[in-house]
Amino acid sequence: MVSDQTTEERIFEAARDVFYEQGFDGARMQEIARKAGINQSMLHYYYRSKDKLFDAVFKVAAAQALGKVFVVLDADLPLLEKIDRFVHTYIGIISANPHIPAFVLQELRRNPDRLSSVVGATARDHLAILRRQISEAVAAGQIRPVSPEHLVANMLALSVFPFIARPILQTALELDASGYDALLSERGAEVSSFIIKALKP
Amino acid sequence: MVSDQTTEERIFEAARDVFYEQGFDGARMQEIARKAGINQSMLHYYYRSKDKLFDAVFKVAAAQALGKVFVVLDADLPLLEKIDRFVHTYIGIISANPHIPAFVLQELRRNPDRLSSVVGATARDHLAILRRQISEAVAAGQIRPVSPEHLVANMLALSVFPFIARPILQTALELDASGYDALLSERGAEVSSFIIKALKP
DNA sequence: GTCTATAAGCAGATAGAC
DNA sequence: GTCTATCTGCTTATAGAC
Repeated sequence: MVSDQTTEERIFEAARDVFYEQGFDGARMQEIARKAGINQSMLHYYYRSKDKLFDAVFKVAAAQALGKVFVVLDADLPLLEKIDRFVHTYIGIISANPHIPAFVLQELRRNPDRLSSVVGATARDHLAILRRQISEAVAAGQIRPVSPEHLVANMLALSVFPFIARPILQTALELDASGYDALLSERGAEVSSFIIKALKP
Repeated sequence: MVSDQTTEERIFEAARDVFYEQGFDGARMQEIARKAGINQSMLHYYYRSKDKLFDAVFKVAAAQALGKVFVVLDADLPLLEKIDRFVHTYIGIISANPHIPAFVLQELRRNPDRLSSVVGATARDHLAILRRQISEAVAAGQIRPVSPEHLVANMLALSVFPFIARPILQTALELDASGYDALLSERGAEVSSFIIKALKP
């Protein structure tokens, strides 16, 4: 039941919606209060300031955007299966929260200091694992030699970009909303096979 | 000589810098005036309002982001050469103006109505040409069958994303600024060969 | 915990002298 | 064309009653 939510939860969800859509600078506390069905002073009662309310929203968004990524990257799987799994998992997460990537990237551009709260200190390990797996797969004749940095960039680009650039891509491709949704639903299979073909020896 | 610029030009360039970095909502007229070395009332003398000043900046940015794209797409070239040319041209344009993609996408998200001033009514023709070229290349055994929509999405994603996601990618890949610049300079060759390999029959 | 009323500060825009 | 001074409205945040 909807009204089982606490006031604090309703505020958080209203804030999330507004911040996702408008960004920090464009968001108005008044609109958040209206969407939560309360008045503005309640926002300050539960969260002390606009900044603190935003921090709460951003923290969750960043965790969703990046949390499960590393689990897949560290899984004990052959390289090509790992790529397939990664792409499908990541696109699945974004599909459930399509506004997150643009939101996180926009706010990181505004304040790059937030990166520390986003990227853990574990990047080095993940990259090292990937590098080793690439070497092994090359030695086994499964793939051609490839730069791990470019491979990571390519995987993320192909997975994330269609969500970030939806307005312009949907128009350029002359699709309506349902047509673009259909394209997005094909994206996991498309990206996975595209990458794996490009990696053939 | 720098001081040969007219006041209007200096205002425009200061506004461009601030809007690129802060977006419309985050930009402050005061900061634009300060960067232009004048006071705030001059902004209103030359451009009537913040909105109109922003429009001038956005218009130029959108033209740079999308203007030369279609020229390449319409060139009379075989498909694979066209893809190679497109990728190199587009990455070259963005490299010269690396803030444009994030800026344009952010502002389009804020106000999708601006799309009309960005995407001409010519998208249909470009897509039709691409579709025909794909059919021919498939028939000639040069490439495997591929969706033109996904191909366009893939080309743009691989070209643009590393510029948009620079803060997070640079950190995740553990590169410093010059290391990331080096990666970006390799991007044209990397993306072109990646796509062409993925399209092999 | 929730409300109304209001304070305090800032941003965009204008008036008017020079 | 360029400046200083100022207005007006909006936005965040707080005070204080209930």
